[in-house]
Amino acid sequence: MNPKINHSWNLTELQARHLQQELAAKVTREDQFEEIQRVAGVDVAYDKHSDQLVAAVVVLDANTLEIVETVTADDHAQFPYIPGLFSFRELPPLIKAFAKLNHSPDLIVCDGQGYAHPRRFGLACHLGVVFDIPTIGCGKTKLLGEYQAPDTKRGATAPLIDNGEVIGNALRTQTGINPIYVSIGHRISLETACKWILNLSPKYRLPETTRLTCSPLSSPLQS
DNA sequence: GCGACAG
DNA sequence: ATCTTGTCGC
Repeated sequence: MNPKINHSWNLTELQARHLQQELAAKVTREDQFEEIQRVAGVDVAYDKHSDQLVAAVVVLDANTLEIVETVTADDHAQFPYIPGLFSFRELPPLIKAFAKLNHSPDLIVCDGQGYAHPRRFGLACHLGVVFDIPTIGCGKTKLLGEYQAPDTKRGATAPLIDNGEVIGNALRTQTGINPIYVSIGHRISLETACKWILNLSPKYRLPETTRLTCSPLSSPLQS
């Protein structure tokens, strides 16, 4: 699975901001997809001492939530972490991981904001536009926007507002737990995005004893 | 100028 | 993101 749009990632901060403004015009904020058979979750881990990144993509069967395929890819960070320019740091390794994938997902859940971004083009939008696939932005903390605390029950939402515009939703995936920030990535409405996050969040649970481990980039513990 | 600031 | 210590709730 490879990008439909291939642009340079070797950009200056200013060029990156301009590219975001250009690509933001390609974002579709309505539901635009057929049946969702496979859903992918993506994440990137860091090694702050070696400046290495490891991207992971896990594809699940949308109905049973069984794991269909898992791929990882490591890469050298070539763009600093700058709030608002997050995708220029994390997308290169993620694209490398997607290139290894044999089962293309019909929807991707991202670990970063989508439309809830200063230029309305967070990582989820960038990934969605580049692959032209439905994506959902999902953040543990917000980049910007104000909101009233939603009811404490699972499923409760409150609009996240910036400059008078609803840019996403604060959504509680568990009763009594802090909300996460859901926003449109590409080709999906905010309402549908929240339904998917709710549908996925309570059902997929790792066994209590499971501990996720990552094969070390260099093997300090084995030397 | 000061504070905020996805991961 | 990663790291670490202290605290609260079931």
